[in-house]
Amino acid sequence: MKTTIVDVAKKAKVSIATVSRVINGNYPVKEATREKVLAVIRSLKYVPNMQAREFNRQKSTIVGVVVPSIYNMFFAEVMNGVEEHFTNESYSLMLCCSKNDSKLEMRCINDFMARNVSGIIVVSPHTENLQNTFYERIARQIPLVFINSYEKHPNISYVSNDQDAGARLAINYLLEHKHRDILFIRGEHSDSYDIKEQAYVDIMKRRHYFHEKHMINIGDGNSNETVDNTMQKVLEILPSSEATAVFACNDLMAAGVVNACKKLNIAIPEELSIVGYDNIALSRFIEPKLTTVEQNMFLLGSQAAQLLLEKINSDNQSSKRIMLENSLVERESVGVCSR
Amino acid sequence: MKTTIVDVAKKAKVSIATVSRVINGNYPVKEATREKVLAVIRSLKYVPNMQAREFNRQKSTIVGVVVPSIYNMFFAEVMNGVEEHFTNESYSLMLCCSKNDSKLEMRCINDFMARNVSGIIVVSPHTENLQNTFYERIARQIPLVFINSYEKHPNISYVSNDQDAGARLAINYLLEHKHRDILFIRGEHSDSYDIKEQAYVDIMKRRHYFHEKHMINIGDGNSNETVDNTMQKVLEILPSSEATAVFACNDLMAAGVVNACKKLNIAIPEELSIVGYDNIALSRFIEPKLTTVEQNMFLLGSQAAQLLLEKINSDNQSSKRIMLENSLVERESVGVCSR
DNA sequence: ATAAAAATAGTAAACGTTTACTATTTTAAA
DNA sequence: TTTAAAATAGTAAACGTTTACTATTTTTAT
Repeated sequence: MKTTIVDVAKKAKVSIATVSRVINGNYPVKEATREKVLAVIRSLKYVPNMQAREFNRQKSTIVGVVVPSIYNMFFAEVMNGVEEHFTNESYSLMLCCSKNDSKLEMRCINDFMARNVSGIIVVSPHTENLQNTFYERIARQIPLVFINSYEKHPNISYVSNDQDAGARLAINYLLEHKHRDILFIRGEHSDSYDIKEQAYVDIMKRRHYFHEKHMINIGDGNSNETVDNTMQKVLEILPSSEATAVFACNDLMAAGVVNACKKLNIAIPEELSIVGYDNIALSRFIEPKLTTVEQNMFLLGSQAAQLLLEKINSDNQSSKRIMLENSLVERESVGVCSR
Repeated sequence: MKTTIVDVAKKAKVSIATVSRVINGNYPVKEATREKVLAVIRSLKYVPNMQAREFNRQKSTIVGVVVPSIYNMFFAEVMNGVEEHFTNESYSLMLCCSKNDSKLEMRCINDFMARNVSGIIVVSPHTENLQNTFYERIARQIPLVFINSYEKHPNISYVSNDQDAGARLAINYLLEHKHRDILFIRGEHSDSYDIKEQAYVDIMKRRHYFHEKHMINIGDGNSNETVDNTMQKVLEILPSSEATAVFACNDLMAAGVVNACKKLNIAIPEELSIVGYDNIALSRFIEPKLTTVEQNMFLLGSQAAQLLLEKINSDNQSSKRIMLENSLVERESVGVCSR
């Protein structure tokens, strides 16, 4: 059997309380005793049982993170930011992938709750779970912060990039390049898509450039198929479309559009301009290099981690919001409209 | 306070043992009682406390996964495979990123141990930790499986792609294209690099093509800098090198070489041929499209998960090895040597 | 109707810690 | 010295489950 605190206490001829105090250092112990205990701990290679410890303390040093997909590099970069912070603070990360499925997302969260995690970060929560009080109930019980979802629930903290501004940046850029017929490509079940769509519709309607048929939804599905799904969809639509530009809600979709163009022998940007969103590493490798809206993914993650940490360490559970600026990175996929 | 099994027992006027039995269904309970208890559970919104439960059972339904980096899509794809399996089996995944740091890797593992995880998967374990008995000690205590590390410890299970064969595939392919001066590019602290290097050295020496100066090590460092680090290094070396081809140990490094070539105005594959390793999604987007050794990353992950699951569910702790075949995917980055 | 067997339910210990409370030892003050 | 105060150590309860063991009830066989 594994050595426990009892074994240590016995061998050191002290009470288990004393051993516990030596380990935790939260109560004075005479130096001589301390050293004796420490020696026994070393000799027995004793390691405190985290499970027992956290069970007793009625909390855990685990932080739960839910992402819709592990496949889109966007989430990896965000995780990178989250990770850094918590490893330093000696929390462990529990990662759960919702695959864009609201039920699975709830399951993850409930699982985290049952485990008494100290806090939860949800990246791009599923719209269905945002529409009811599910997350409000969670937020009342435990520190919770959203990444890239905002305004749905006033009392839930978030850090988000300003997706409305970002979308406008992209669309206006296309407009400045004289494009009028701009395809809008989105997926399912994410706030991010809704916000961008709203911005798109708003701008286009205001200028009377809006056409229902320009709105393309590639549906959901595992995001490791995003590129191909988008390509398929675009392959159907593009030949009969008078669009001269595309705004894709993320770079993976933009990549799909690029691939479709290559199949159809459509020149980018001469015949079709494309702007993406996220600026994942991939976008620099796409040929032509993708013009895209950059969001600082690492910062998104690390700010969220910091926010959560603050919440965990204080009892003031008022909600905080952090909105990150984003910028357009101009590369090669946009040209002036030739029509 | 949260409702506990005691609250349920009280309200249902039964003992906590009965409630426990209803929850676990591992002992007969009269239907009427069962329903009464279930009703109370629902009315109280009782959720069993996982911490208490797993603490009592002296195990957890957590599986720990260590990866060197979350940034290289290779690991994301592997995780995808791992993930699928465990979510179905209702295990939770604890993810830890070692950043190629042996100390950090040990810390992760020890943390997992203290948490009584049911098993551990280590993707590309750090060579330093492989050189001593650290992992053997772990494997004796808990189900452990390596991904992409093999032969170091005969009694540790692994699933790996055949990196020796893979490397030979790549190098021989280059040789068939008449290349003699082949740069070998690797990073630090991974078995995978060592194995590939060995294959490279073996083949090249046998043919008397071997030159020490063709061996390039880009050092370690966070792998989100792999591309740029490689580019820097290659930028220094390439101008004064007579190499006509490059074998890079992974696609990220290959991407770095491609970027360097673009800066130096070296045509691929006319002036320099490149073959990578992994076949991550990125490699299809690199221009020219990268010729690379494909390993089935998803399978790597899911097989490892399956192996671990078997180990967890049986007491036979004998080690199993699974070696996955890989193949060369020919794209556009290799041409016949013109010199 | 009774005894034995089977089915169901309850009691209490155990899992490995932390910590409030109490007891003892040491130090300081008188 | 003696006594009070401070420092240190010990005792035992608590955290929320599971489960071996025991007790009770129900069923079956006679």
